[in-house]
Amino acid sequence: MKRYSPKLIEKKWQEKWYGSGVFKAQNGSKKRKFYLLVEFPYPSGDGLHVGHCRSYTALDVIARKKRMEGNNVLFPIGWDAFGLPTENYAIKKGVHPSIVTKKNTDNFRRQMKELGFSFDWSREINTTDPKYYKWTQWIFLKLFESGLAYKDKIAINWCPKDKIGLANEEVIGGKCERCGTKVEKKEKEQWMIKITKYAERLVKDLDNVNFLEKIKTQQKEWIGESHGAIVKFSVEGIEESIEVFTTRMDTIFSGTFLILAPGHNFIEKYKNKIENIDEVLKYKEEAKNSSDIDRTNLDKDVTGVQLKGIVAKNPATNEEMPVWIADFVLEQYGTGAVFADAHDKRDFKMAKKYGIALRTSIKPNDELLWQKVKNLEECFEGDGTLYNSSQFDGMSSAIARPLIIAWLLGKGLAKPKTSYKLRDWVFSRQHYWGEPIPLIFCSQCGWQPVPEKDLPIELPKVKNYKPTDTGESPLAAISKWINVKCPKCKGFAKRETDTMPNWAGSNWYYLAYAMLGNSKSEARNPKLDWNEKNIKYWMSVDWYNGGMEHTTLHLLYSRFIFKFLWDIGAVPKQIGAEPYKKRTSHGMVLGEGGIKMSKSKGNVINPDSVVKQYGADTLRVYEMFMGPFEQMIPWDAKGVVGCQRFLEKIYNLALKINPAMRRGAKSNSELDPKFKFSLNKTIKKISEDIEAMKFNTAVSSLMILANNFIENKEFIAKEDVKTLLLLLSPFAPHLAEELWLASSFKGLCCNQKWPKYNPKFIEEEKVLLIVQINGKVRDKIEADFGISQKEAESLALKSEKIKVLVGGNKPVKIIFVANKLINIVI
RNA sequence: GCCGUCGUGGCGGAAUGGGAUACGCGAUUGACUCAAAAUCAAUUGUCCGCAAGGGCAUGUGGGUUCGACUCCCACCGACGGCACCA
Repeated sequence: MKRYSPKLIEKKWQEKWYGSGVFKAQNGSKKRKFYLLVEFPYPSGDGLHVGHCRSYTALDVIARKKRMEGNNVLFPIGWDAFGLPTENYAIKKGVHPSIVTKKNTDNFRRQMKELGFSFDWSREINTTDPKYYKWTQWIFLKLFESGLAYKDKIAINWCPKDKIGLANEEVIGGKCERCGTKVEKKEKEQWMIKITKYAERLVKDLDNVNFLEKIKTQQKEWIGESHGAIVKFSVEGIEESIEVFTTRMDTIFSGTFLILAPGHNFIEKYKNKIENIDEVLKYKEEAKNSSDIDRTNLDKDVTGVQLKGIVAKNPATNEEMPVWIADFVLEQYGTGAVFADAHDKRDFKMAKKYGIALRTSIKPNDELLWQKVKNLEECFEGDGTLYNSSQFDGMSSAIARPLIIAWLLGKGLAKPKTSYKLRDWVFSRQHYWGEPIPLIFCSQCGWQPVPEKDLPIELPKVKNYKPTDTGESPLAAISKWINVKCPKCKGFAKRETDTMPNWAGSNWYYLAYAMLGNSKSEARNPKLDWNEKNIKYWMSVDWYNGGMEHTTLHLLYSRFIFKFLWDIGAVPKQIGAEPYKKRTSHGMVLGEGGIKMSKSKGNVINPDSVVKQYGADTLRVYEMFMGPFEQMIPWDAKGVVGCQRFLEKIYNLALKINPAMRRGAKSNSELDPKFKFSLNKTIKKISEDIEAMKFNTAVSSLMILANNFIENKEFIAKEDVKTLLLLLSPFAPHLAEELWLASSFKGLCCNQKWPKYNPKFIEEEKVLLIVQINGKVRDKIEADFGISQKEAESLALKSEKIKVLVGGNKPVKIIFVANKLINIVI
């Protein structure tokens, strides 16, 4: 008797699949298209993580099922290969990043193929390939032409260790996302992308896509839309008024002072009018030097300086208001100025500290609280009832807000306004291993785009690609590459030496997969042309799965860039302005004991060793079985063994079926209604579970089915084995193919039709009726399916147990749930 | 502080108004074996009981319901996101 030996079978089937092109997606096919996308990995030197295996296996299960259901499935993969770790490794070892990348992608590809993922390898992409980044650069040129890319001197988040500027999204708790070093501020000229222009649409269009609710919420919170108004506060002796953004127009009557951000341009502009300008400038300088994290530390005492000699006027009360600056007011948000009152904790704290007058105008519903608020003992920030607010007295906050805006709008002192927390995207990196920004600076003509025909601007091969302490790109040292002619005036000019952030390549990669041609002439050497016909056929992505950590980064950026491409007509209008129809996410795989896997803790599980010991199918089944897909889950080496036992069971069972049954005698599924029921029910359950990403329960029901087969093994016929193998094939495809062949079925298992259940057979003929007394289970009776309430009642009351328990009591009420339960209330 | 997710056996978890603990792991006992591993069989929430049987159990406390792991309210705890955002 042969034993289940993955080593002997897996390689064989991988060669068969990848050699025969069964996983190739057909451009323009008449079949229904289905575009399934997984986030392409960053090919690190560590190889594939078991977390990658989990999410890739999950989507592979879906891809395989969708294919068996007759869809033309596009399930592609590639490499997001620009980035710091590769550059750092290259510097350390003295090997060119492109060589490191090649080595790493080769390793990733080998690992993925060894796991039997059904990727269409003919569409493999690599963001560091000049043929690929030609289009990344082209998109940048379009952004530049549309005025969405601009250069600005800004204080960027600077990581002194990685020597790199970071986007806000890459700073976690004041520290560099990659290395954990405390981020500093550094003023630099940077290319910025106006993602803020798309803020409103990025929020609104979430209504039209099927993303997990938590993903939508996170994106919305990140974009931070809030509706309010701009209010004008006139300043005595100065024509210009100070504009303030507020969402709390209902509190305007309690506004007693104004606070400006230290960097507000009012200070610079009217410094002659400020009597204590030296003190103010000193405060401003201090605020500039402290990092955002220090400035926004909640435990820190509030500080501020009054602008002496400046007096503003409250447009609602016409009362005079002193003007202050304080570092908790941020330059970047709203107008960089607020009106302050007793209904904001920070304002309240500041007024108390510096003895600034306070007034309340919102009454809370709680009387006790109200007393404290009135006496300025406590700060009330919530909505309530207005008072001290002239004609608006007695109104609720929600009703008063729009009315006050309208009232001041009539006087030309306010207008409705929506603000966003989202900031423009810092798009420059001073590093070697990224896409060169395709711009040229000419002292006569300014910034000029590289002509499209000159794309791609290839990264020059250099010896020294170390980042510099000055913060200048290493490319700046390559004079041969830098010095060019101005595309406009042909005079001397210089190339931009900054490169793009590593999000640039992933902004549009889902389009690259779709673009790749695979007609006969292109089959050997697929072209990466901007092929609108193919884009139109494949887009949008039907199902995109990835990590929650990319919700405010890649997912937001790529939605933005897609909208931009749609706006300029680079993608067909018919496909809509959202790239992804559906977005799901997976949970992380943790080390044993529930801690994060890391090299330093030595708890990293290498998929290679799992495959070597147990085989790819076991790893796949275990990853699906370990727990709910969207939840974090710790690795359990013992659990892997259980999955191997399960596959072994199926292996033995399929090869051991009764020879008489093999020849097509009446099978158990025809003879035994219970077996027929369980088989059909399993088909239904697994089909539904895969769609709902409940892979753990899908595997569990496969296990139950296998146990069922074993109990009935003398009566299992070929047809039943066939169904079992088809259901197994998305999860353990190699074993399924092997047993498919061993059972002498024709063709490849992965090419077959997905089994259908017969609804007639999932209705049981006999049901187990639960008999309860006062809601407690007291007996179980077998009854015919479809039994009526009356029949059930008399049946239940005949039961000895029930008779005893009911005794002389008269049932008050009887609840009957068809085919399930009868509850006698006494 | 705000928002979100989640608390079920020794462990991963199943069940989302109707049999709590499916499936798997682990553990115990037995069979096979010179022995071990593997495999197979049985048991496995907890308490009382010789047993039949019964009581108690889904973070805590209330509520709705004939019936609550599931719905509602309050609290406790864990994880994740955001955070002087006006």
